[in-house]
Amino acid sequence: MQEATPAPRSDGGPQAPKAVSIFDVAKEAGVSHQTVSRVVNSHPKVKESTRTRVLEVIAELGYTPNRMARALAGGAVRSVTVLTSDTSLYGASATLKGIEEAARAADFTVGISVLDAGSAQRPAEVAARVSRPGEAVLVIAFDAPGVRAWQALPAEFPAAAVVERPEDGSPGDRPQVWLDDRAAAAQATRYLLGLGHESVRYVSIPSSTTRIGQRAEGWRDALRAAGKPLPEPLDGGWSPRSGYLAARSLVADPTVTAVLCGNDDLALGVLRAAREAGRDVPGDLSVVGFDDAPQSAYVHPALTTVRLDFEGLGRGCFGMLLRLLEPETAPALPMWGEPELIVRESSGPAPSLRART
Amino acid sequence: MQEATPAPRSDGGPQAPKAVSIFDVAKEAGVSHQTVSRVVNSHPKVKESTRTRVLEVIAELGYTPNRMARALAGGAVRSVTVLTSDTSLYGASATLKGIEEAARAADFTVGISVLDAGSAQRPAEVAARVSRPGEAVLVIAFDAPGVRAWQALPAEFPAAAVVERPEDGSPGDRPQVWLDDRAAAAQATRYLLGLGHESVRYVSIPSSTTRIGQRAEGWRDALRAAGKPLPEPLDGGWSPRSGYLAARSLVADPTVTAVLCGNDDLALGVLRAAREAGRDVPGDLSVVGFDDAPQSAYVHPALTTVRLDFEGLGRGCFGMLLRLLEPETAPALPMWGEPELIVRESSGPAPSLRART
DNA sequence: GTGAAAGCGCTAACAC
DNA sequence: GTGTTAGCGCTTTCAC
Repeated sequence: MQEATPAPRSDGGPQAPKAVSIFDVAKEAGVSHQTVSRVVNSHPKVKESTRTRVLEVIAELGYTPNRMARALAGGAVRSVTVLTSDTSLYGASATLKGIEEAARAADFTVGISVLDAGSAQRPAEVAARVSRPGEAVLVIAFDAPGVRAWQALPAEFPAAAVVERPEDGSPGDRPQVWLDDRAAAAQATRYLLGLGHESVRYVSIPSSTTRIGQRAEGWRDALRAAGKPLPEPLDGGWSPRSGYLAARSLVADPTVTAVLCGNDDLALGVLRAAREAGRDVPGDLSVVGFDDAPQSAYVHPALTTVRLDFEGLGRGCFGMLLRLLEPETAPALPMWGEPELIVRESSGPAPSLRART
Repeated sequence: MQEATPAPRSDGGPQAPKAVSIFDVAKEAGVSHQTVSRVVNSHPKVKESTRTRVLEVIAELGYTPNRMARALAGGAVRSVTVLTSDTSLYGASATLKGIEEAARAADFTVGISVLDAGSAQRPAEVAARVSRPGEAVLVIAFDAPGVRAWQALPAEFPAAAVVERPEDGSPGDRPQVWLDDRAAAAQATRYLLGLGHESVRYVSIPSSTTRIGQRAEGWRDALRAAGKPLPEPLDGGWSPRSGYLAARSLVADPTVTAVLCGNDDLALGVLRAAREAGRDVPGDLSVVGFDDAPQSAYVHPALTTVRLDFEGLGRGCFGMLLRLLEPETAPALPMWGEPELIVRESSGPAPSLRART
C-alpha cells in the first residue's frame, strides 16, 4: 500500500514502467472499473463513501486517465489543435499565449500546427493536421493562409477562429472573434489629422482577404471623413526589413509628414528609413504603429501605436469553442479589451504648425 | 466506388460523419485489415501488387489512420509535447518554430504546454501536462521553470531538451542540445575590451540554474583573462522594462562605458535608460545585446548583438528525439549555426580613445 | 447505485 | 506474403 509509484526500472533497457490503469484503481478500491470511470467523470449517481474511497486510491496510486483510450472509446477529448501562421509575429504569439492559458485552465491539451503560404488549402490537408477526426480546432486567421485554412476546415470539426474581420457568413455559423481594427485605424488617423497633418500615408501589412485589410479601411474612412484625397497604401509585408524597404521612397517625399503602419515591426523599418533620409521624427515626420509590442515603448523614438489585446482575444476565442463544446457547463465568455491609442514619442504636430509656433 | 468522401451530413445535428477506418479500406481492397496496416506502416513483406492496390483504395477513400487507436495499440505515437516558458520571448518562440518545423516534416503532431514560475516542479505535475504516458516530450529549458520541469520529468518519457548548458549528468543520459553562450559572451566582451573600454558591465537575464548564467560566465572569463576586476552583474529580468529599470543606476555612472546585455530586449531598456541619462550611444557608451531578434537591426541605434540560431537548435533538438525514438530510420542530425557577433551601431571605441583621436 | 459486456481503431504476436 | 486472434484503456450501453 505504500508502493505509491511503481519502482523505477532497475534493468538497463528503456522499459517504460507500465502506467497505472483504471483497473488497478478498481482492484485496489474494491469496486469495478466502471465505478472508477464514473467517479473520474463525476457522474452524479455514485455513493459518497464510494466516491471518496476511489478518490483516495486514485491519489495514492497517482492514476491519470489515458487520453488516447478515452478518446477512442468516444469520451470527451478535451484537446484543441490551433492552426496558425508564423508564431514569431507578436500578434500570433500573443494570441496563442491567451489560447494556451485558457485551454490549460479548462484542462485542455493544446496542439499547434504552423501554416505556410501554400499549405492547408484543401479540406483534406487541413484535416490531416488535426490528431483525430472530430477534434476541436482553433484557427488564428490574421493572414491569408489562416483564412484559407479556416474556410477549408471540414464541417465535422468543432471550431472557432480569430479573424481580421468576420466574413459574411462564409464558414457556416462558426464562432469567430475579432478586434475592431478598422475603428482603431480610423482613430489613429484622426489623431494624426488632428495634429495638423495635411494627409496620412499608410504602409500596410498583407491583408488576410482579397480585399484591402481592415486597418487600411479604417485609415481610408478617416481620410474620407476629413475630405482628404485617398493615396494608395504601400505594401509593407510583416517584418521590419520589408517595412524599411517599402518606406524608402515614401520618406524621400517631403510632403509626407505622417505615416500609419500596419504593425510595430513595419514602423521600426519606417523609422529607420526616415532617419537615413534625414527626416526627424517626430519633428519632421510622425510615425504610428499598430499592436503595441512589448518593445515598442522602449525603442527610440518610443512608438505611438494602437494597443491590441491579443491575449484577451485568444482567451475569448477558446471560450467560444468551449461554449460550443460544452454548452451546459461552459463559464461566461471572458471579455477582451478594446483597441487603444497609445501616444508616445514618434508622433507630433505637423511641421507646418511647428514652424508657426 | 465513386463515393470517395462520405456525403456531407444532411440532417441538422452536429453529427460527425463516421471516419473511414482500416476495415473499410480492407473490405474495399479485398484484403485483411492487417495487410492494410502493413502497407500503411510500410512493412517490407507485402507483395507489390497488393501494396499498390491498397494504396489506391486508401487514396480513393481518403483514409487517415487514427492516431489515438494507433497509440493505444502500442504503435508509434508520432507526437511530441513541448514544455516551454513564455512563448512571447524571442528565444523560446524561435526554438519552438524550429521544433514545429522539424516535427511536421517527420509527420509528428506537436503539443505545447506553457510553464510558469511555480508549475511543474514535481514529476506528477509534469506528467500531467503530457497527453499520455510514454509520449515523447521536448523541453525548452532556458530558464528555471524549464530546467525544473526537465529534471522532474519521469523516466518513462522519451525526451530531449534545449538547455542553457548541459547539467553534469543530472537527468540520466537524456539527449540535450545547447548553444555555446559562454564562448559567445566571452567573444562579445573581448570585442568590447578590444575597443579600448576599461571594463565591461553585464546586465543579466535570470539564470536557469542556481549558479550564475552561462552568458555571465563568459563575460567573466573574458574579463578575467584580460586581468580586469570582476564587477557584480546586474539582475535585469527578461523584458525591456525590467532592463530599463535595472540599468538606470548603471548608466548614471560615467566610468561605465560598455554594457553587455543578456538579451536584446534588455539592451533596448538599457539604451533608453542611457538616453535619459544623457549618455550618447555609441560615443559615450557601448551597448551589446544577445540573440539578434528580428527587430534589433532596425532599432536606433541598431544593436550590436550575438546572433543565435534558435530555429536550428529547435530542429536539432527534435532530431535528437527522433534518433532516440527511431534509431534505425532517423535521418542524420541537422546541424545548427554557431553564435556569431554582429557588429552594428550601438558599440564603438571607448570615449577615452575617441578623445585622443 | 453498481457491475458486466461490448467495442472504439489499431498493432502485436502468432498462425498458415 | 497474408489472415487470425488478442488485447491497448477507456466509455458506452444495458442489466441488476
